[in-house]
This record gives sequence, structure tokens and C-alpha cells, in this order.
Amino acid sequence: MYIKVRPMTGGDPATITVSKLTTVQDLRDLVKERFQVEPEHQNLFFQGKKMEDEFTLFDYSVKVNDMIQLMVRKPLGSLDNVPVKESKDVPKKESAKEKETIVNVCDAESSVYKIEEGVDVRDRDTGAWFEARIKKIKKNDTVCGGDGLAYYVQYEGYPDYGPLPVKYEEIRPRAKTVLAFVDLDLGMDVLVNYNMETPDERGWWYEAKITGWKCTSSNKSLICSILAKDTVPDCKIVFIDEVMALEKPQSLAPTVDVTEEDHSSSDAPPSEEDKCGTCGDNKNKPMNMKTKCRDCGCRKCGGKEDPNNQIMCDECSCAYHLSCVGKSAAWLAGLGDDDEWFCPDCKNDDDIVGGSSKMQKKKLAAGTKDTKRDWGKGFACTGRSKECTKVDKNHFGPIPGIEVGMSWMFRMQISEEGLHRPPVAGIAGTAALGCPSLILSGGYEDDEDNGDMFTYTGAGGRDLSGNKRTAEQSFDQKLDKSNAAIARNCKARFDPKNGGDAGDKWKEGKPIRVLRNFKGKKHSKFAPEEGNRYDGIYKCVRYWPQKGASGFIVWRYELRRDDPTPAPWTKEGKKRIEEMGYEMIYPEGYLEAQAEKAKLAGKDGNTPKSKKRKQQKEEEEDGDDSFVVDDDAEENNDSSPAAKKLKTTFKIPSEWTELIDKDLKNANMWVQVSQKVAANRKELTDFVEEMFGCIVCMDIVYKPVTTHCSHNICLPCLKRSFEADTFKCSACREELPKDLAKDQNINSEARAVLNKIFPGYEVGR
DNA sequence: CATACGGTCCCG
DNA sequence: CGGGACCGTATG
Repeated sequence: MYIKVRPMTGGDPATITVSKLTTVQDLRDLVKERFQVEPEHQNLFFQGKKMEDEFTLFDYSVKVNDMIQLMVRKPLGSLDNVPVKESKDVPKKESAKEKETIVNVCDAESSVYKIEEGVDVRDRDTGAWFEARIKKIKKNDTVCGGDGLAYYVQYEGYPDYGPLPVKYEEIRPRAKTVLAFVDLDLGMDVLVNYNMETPDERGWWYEAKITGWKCTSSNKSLICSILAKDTVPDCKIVFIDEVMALEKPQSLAPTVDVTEEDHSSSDAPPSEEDKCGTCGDNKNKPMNMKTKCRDCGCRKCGGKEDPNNQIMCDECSCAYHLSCVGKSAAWLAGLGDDDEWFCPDCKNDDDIVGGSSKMQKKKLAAGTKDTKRDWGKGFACTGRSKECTKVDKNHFGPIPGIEVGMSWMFRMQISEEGLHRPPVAGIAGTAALGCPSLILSGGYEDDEDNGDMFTYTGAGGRDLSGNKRTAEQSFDQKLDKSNAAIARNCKARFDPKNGGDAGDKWKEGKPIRVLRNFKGKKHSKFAPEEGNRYDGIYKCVRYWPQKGASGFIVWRYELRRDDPTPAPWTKEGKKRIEEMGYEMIYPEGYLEAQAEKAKLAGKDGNTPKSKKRKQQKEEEEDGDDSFVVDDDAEENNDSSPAAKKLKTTFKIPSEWTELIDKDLKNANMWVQVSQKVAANRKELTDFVEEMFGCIVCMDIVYKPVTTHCSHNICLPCLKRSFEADTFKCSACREELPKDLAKDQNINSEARAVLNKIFPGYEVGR
């Protein structure tokens, strides 16, 4: 499988091919190849856990395409050699002087921060703020801010990293005040948690300006302009219960007074030694619920509420809410008095080390066999990276957004799409409910494929002992399980002895999604060249038992196509696939990983290109005016009279343009779309997605209302905005008519185009 | 737990 | 290069 490794300092993540059994130690070598960082200087983190050499990626539950963070640990002693960065406002001639002063680096005091004070520090590369603690303050140092001081900070949770010098401008008193949603206001500067890559997940803390918000009955979110490395506008913040106020630096003397005053108002002021150094609350009995603090509250969320449902780590003595570490009250009750518990940050985590994980058992078993082969590599054994939730597992019929002629490289992908869920088996479904999908993969000798009609063979009748997936027929098949499932779809009486025939009522049977796999090429000319292709809906006409080629009884099924979309092998179908620009879909990150692999093994130039060329030639020789996939034109510069081999551009299908012409309100936008030069379908649809993003929720506009000022808003978003008494277009501040948020104002022409371009995009909204 | 028309690497 | 041995995975 492949994973991604991203340096904490920003920069592009690298795709690295590994297996689940790769040890962290081995991973370090791969990371070294890519980032030129010695293993001993690497700190690797996965989901907040520091990775230790002796464990495998499996131990950490690393899955395909997961992201691992790389933090470069500076070699000891380099601290004093931090490269001098010439600041712009220092004239060059002074640099000699500066050199001189380095000698005089010495401890200093700050009028604002004190040693050991908890602060937030802005990371120069990402712009995110991290919790840190001031360890030293020096003057005349190489890194000095406006106050002439360098603050050496130690990042919380990264004891091996630092202390590092930062400027006055890069630190701020530790944020401690959580702001209630009602107190948030437009234009306010706050600290928010945001994930640049997957905004729905937790990320880092950034300074942000509030520019809008969005409320539904179930969901509230905030729109902010985030100050990362650069300013990133229109970020949707989902963690609205954790928006924090920015603390202003205050000079030390008055600060003490203020905190003292603050606490004099509560009935029992904490003594100095009980006072939390971070938030000033009483450590033993934190009272200020408005203030979140990871030092005297829950280490994870900072919350202080519900102390009875907090548990303390036996290693670091930090408190955690049970819910924050995924434990229940019942689990706590079941814990004996001298049972130890270790928090996720401490090394003795039972999830990783020890315990009776199935991994350990497997390891033992594997150990006796001493297999050298690393099965976890590549796509042989990877599992799903997502599960289809768009439709139910027992959904029959087409799947929204999935069109006849679309292709995926691997079985696991069509499982993820919900198209055909079993990873290996050809027939999905149960005897009780029927068969929603099947795939022709050329594994059964009795299959006969005539395209619009084919006969399929049931499963079973094979001896799979020895952990096999296929074998030759060695006994009679029975009409049960998946074999019975297909029969259930047939509009005929269920007869496990003789079979049944739907006759001319065959179309009344339950629909079966049919896919063809390239391995069917052996026997069928309807199979695709590569991967797995969705061919549409078929129905079971009849089913019967028959003596197969092996001499054993197999169940056979006659399937007939009943789908309005032209089949992929017909002239019409081919044209449609070309027009729609359907191209082989690969798993996320797969191609990058392959490219990387090829690069690494690049010395011997035996790439599988020859095969592809041959296929292309055949297609061209075929002479029918089918399109030419021109994805490796650059290597054709040898002798081809290649005037026609310019770059292919995606041509907008006539099915789209017909609808586009009707959407007069967005004529301007569509002109831009039609002028867009896109190499393939995806490039163009990405552009459309950008153009037709709702100005409020940013998703593709749903039930679009096109404003007079030519902006598109989802009707529900518009309604919410009006309910909040905002009657201005959030894109251009133009006043909107108060009666705009009505069903009859939906731009149905635009909606029709978008539904054509993004089939099923409205499902689930 | 058994089943299953995958995918990969090794070997001849 | 093509066939065989071999696991990891989702589902009933």
C-alpha cells in the first residue's frame, strides 16, 4: 500500500510505498530517501502518536493513503547555530556588527513573559499556532524581535524538539477563553481549529477573522478568513464550540494584579501553589468553566467540566474525559483499583503495546512459517479506505452519480462506490433479498457473453481448502446463498431443483448492476481492456442447472440488458464515453505511488509501456473513427508525422450544451466554461465546480437561485441567510429582494445542467 | 466462521 | 512473460 509523509514545516507530502508490516524503523529509511533526513533526526507522528522504531504500521492502524507527519529533530548542539536570517529592516552594513554581538548573547528578562510561562507560538511555515513554554529568554541573539529579545520555546508534546528561538511577534499569551457562539461577531479576530486538507476533521489552530456563518437545524459553522502562511479566505470552521479569544500581551506587573482581582471575585481564591500556572485557576478545583486549560482540565479538550467522568493517566498524571479517550463510564467501573491506565500520549498505551491484539497472534503464526514475501505491499491486500454510504448495502438498481461506461482499476474501488461490494466474489446479495450486482471476470468456463445477453455461472462447486480463492469445479453446485440470490431476482417461481423462466415478463424482475472485468477478455469480446467497467442494468430471464464443461452440475443464469443508456461496446456508447470523458479511475494516490516506484526502479528501463502502445496501435488500425487517447504524446517525437498529435482537449458533450444554452441567467459563466481549455473531463468539471460553488456553503450550488448580481446560492442557504436578517449578497454585498428565497425562484435550467454534469450531486442534501 | 471470478510476487 | 502460490478483506 502507499501512505503519505508530510514534513511539519509544510511542503508537499511524499507518497511512499510500504506494507502494513513495514516497521517504523524501515519507514525511516524510506523517509530518508525522500527527505534526506537521517533516521535519528526524524520524529514521525501518526494521529498525534509518536511512532517508535520497533512497531509496524499495522500496530498504529495506518491505512492506505493515511498521512504521517514528519518533524525534523535538529541534532543536539545545533541550537546555537541557528542560521542567521537577515531581516529586511537591518541594513547590510550592520551585519558585521551583528556578528560581533552574537558573542554577547546572554540571558535577559522580558517585561511581558516570564520563564516557564505557557504561551502560543506561531509556526513560521504553516502560520498555525502551537502551545509552547518559554524556557529561556536571551538578548543579542540571532533571532530577535522588536523587543530585542529571543524567546526559546519548547513545544508542548514535543520534548525532543527545541527549545527553539522565536521572536516577540511570534508568541502570544496562551489562549484560554472559549467564546460562545452567540458572542461571535463579524470581523472578530479569533483562534480557530481548522484542517486545511480535510475541513471536517480536527486540524491546527489558526488566527482567523470571522466573515460569516451558516446555521442549519442540525449544524452550525463559521466562515472565516484564516491567517495561515498566507491569508486563506472562506474557510468553513466546524469546531465552533472551541473558538477562542486572542490574548493580548500584557506587561507583567499589572497582569498579576488582574488575575488576583479576577479570583477575588470567586468565593475561594486559590493559594499561589494551587494555582494553575497556565490559566490561573485553582488546580485542585477548577471553577472557571469558561476557561479551557489542558494543564488543569482535560488534557485533550481542555474542558474542566464533569470531573467525575475524568480519568488520570498513571504515567503522566494528566486528566482526561472518558469520552475524550473513547472510554465509557461502564469501562471505568469495570476497572479494578490497582489496574493501571495510560493515556494516549504515554508510551505504555494498551492500543499499541502489549495487549492481546490479533496482530500478536498473527505474528506468531506467521513467524513459524517464515514467509519472506511481503503481502501487504501494493494493492494485493488493501482494504477499503471508505465505505459507500450514498446508498444502502441492499440497494437495487443504478447508483446516483455512477454512469454506464465508467471504469475503475480495482475491485476494491467498485466496492467503495457501492457498485459491487464483495472484494472477491462475483455475486453480491443474499438468498433472502436477491442479487443487486454481479461482475463478469472470466473465472468460470461456462460463462457465455453476447453483450446485451449473457449466461452467467453460479458460485461454488469448488474445493477452496488451502486458503484458495478459486479452483476447478470438483462437485455439483447448489442453488443456495448467492446462487439463490440471482434466482430471487428472476420473475419466476423459485425452484431450487429445476430452475425457472420468467418468459416475456423478464423485465419485471429485480434489476442487477452488471460490471465487466478485463479478465473476461479471454472468452468475451465485450470485456473492457483494463480494470472494471459498469455496463448498466440487466435482469435475470431464466435460471437452470446444467452439466458444465467440468462434468459437474453448475447453475446457469440468462441475463438480458434492460438499460436506457447505450452499452459501452456500441458505437453510440463509445461516443458517449468519449463525450463524457470517462477515464479509468484509480485509487487516490495510486498513480503517484506507481510513478514513484517506477522512478526508483528506473535504472533498468523495462516499463510496461510497450503493452500500452500495442493497444493503441490496434485501436488506430481498427480504422473506426474512435478517439485517440493521447496520454503519452511526448514520447512519440521519434518518427511520427504527428501533426494531429497535438494535445487533446475535452470537448463539451452536446448533451450538456443543449442544456447550457437554456440557462440564460448564467450565460456569462457558461461562456467562461466553454472557453476553458481542459485536457479531460475532470479538469473541466473541476472548473465548473469552482464556478458554481454556492457563495455561502461553497458546495456545488443546490436548488440554485441566481441573483440579479449574477451569483448563485443554494435556496436553503439563502433562506437561512434571510432568517438571520441578512439581505445582502455575500459575494458582492448587493441588496437582495426579500422575496427571493422562494421555490419558484430556483433556476431550474442551471439545476438541469449541473445534474447532467454531476449526476447525483443532490443526493443526500 | 466459511466463502469468494483479487492482486502481487516469485519462479521457471 | 505467464502461471502458480499465497495472503488480506468484506460479507453472509
